[in-house]
Amino acid sequence: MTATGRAKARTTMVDIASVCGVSVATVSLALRGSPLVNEQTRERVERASERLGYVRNRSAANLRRRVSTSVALVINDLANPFFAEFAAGVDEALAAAGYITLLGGTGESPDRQDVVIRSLMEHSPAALILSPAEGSFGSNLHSLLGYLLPTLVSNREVAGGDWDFLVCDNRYGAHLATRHLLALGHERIAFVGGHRSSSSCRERHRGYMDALVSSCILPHDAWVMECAPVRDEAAALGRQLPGLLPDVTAAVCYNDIVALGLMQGLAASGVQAGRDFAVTGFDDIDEAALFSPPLTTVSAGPGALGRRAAELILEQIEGGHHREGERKIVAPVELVVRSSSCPPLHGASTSTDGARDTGKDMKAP
Amino acid sequence: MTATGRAKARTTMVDIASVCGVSVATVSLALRGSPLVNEQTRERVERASERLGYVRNRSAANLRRRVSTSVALVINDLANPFFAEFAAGVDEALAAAGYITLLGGTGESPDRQDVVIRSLMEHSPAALILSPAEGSFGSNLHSLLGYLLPTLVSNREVAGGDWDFLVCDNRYGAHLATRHLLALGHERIAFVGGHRSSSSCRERHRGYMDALVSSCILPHDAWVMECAPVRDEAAALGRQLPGLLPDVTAAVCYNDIVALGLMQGLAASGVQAGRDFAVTGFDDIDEAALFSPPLTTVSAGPGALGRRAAELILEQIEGGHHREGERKIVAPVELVVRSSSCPPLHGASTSTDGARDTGKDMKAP
DNA sequence: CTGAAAGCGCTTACAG
DNA sequence: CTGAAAGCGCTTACAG
Repeated sequence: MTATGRAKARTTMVDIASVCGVSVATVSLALRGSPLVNEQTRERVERASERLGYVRNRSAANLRRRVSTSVALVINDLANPFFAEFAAGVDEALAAAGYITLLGGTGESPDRQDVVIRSLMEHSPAALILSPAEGSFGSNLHSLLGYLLPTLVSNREVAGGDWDFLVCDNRYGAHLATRHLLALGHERIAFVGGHRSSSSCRERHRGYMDALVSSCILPHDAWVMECAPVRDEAAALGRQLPGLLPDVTAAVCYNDIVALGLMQGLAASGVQAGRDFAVTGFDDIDEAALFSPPLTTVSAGPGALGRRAAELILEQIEGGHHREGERKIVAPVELVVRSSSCPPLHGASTSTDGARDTGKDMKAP
Repeated sequence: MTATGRAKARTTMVDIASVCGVSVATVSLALRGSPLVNEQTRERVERASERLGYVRNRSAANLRRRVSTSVALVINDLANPFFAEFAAGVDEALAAAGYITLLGGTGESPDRQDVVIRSLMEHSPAALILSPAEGSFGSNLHSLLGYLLPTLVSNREVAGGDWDFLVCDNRYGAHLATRHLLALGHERIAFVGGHRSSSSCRERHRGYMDALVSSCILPHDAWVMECAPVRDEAAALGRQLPGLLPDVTAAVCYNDIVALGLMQGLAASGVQAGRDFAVTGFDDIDEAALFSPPLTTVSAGPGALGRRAAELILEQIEGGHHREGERKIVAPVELVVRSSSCPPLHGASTSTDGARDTGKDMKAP
């Protein structure tokens, strides 16, 4: 843990001032385009600045002005396409607003998250966007963050946290997916993957229940199969599923990773998703469209979600960060229909409540 | 383009000093654990610091010390899993060395890249790691960067650039992939995807040629099919390939994205990769293992490559950045054999020069 | 229109 | 062992 990046001697305003025979105050004013300074002086200064390859030192400027032009972005798992696209969206929107992104990856470790946040805080970000590591605790984070820093938690809830929280509409999304399967004639539908301890999983499970109940189907307890949202575990469930639940014909999965893993596992048991079995995902990661069969899924769009997160935090920064207590911002989701992963139940009607399958990907609200 | 993140009044050393009845100089010394300061004074200062929730202001400290503890990381496409994993690797290694990552995504646009680099430079990074947007020009970048900033270009060469350059061993990697197919009995092997304008593509193509020639196979010009390294275009080639090159039985692809797209396209033409046709990729993105069939590919490991990039740049920072002219650092690659995408040619021997297929993923040097 | 001075939060010789 | 002072590069009232 050393860090001694020695900065080279850069051109400063003093250099420009001495070259132009003016004061640094004038240089500063000229470079910001202040109307106070004489047109010709400004031009002289600008040319000298250009010629000397001057780069403004924002740290010094921000220190003096007592402002910050950076936002800390802490991401639990950058190798996961969902979070990577989310981060790209955040960065894009921040850059457009003139802010810079201070990145911190935590690799899903709450301990590393503490270290990373502590380190980022020392660089005086104007705000923090946190996609928390699994197992993060609010009390712990509070002691790091204090109440001064505008903070937005995204994607996952933090137990015991009271920060603004951005999530996509998990309940409604799962509802959409389940209704889609119901419309295809399926009635025995499993809910696969995720853990009860995860808030997003609970919400999605509720959406699934909502849809079944409103179709007068009594959900069977055994239809819910928990597992960590990683491929291998989902694949393991896929291998077991045909044996355990032979009459189930479809599955609403916690997310795309689980759905993809499940389909692999099913295949290993001789059940071909998209022909013998219907599967839906959640997130619409790039792999969802690419997989064979392409996966019908639910999404707010990770990139769009990231941009939204940045907008929310920018509002809070510009607005002076009045805490009015925790807010929950729900981003709308849509069903992304790729018929291949969801065959209709044999002999059933294929009407899918309005979502026609054009053979290409299509989105239904 | 506004950025006015107003910093809240944070605790400073002045606050601690006044609480403890000592000078700020003493507080500074105490907090850095200087042996000069009295044990009890140090403890008092530390307790006060803790109690007041003090967070060191690195910008101020770095300004005074004339050092930087950040590194700029400019990435052409964060939504692409390869670059996302690369970025995660960079961030991880930088964090371990006490540096922070200033992230800038360019979305593959040289114009945005200019803006992003300019913005990052103002935050005084100790160095720059650049995975350049396609179409970047050295001359252009030089005018932004000057010669002061330690810079490492990674993944793709910049035309007219003379910075240190990190790449995986493209030529040898393609050689490995091609030899693998040859060993499976294939002789008519296409090279699919990428553009001649890309240095990595040219290198991989050379490795492919090397292998063919050393097996005394005369490569046919028509076997080389160019396309942008995106799924759709590769899929389009896949649809055409069986018609255009009916006797070709295998393809070495520019990268995984191309390979996956190609396999989709082939499937649309009734050719099933892994049964009727053999395909190899390059990069080993996560999707490669997940795809059906799992893809045999070549990789230096995007995460490992990122960590290596960070190490190289850290050396340069700590070492005082003596430019000894451009260096090219070649990261070793290995063949990742997943038999499913590469069936042996009908009736051929299945010996794959030493790489046994255990049914699970395995790596051959 | 321009300059001298103070100050952002910190660190570092230099006295004591 | 501790403090007063100077200074990193910039901006901002305040005089002139």
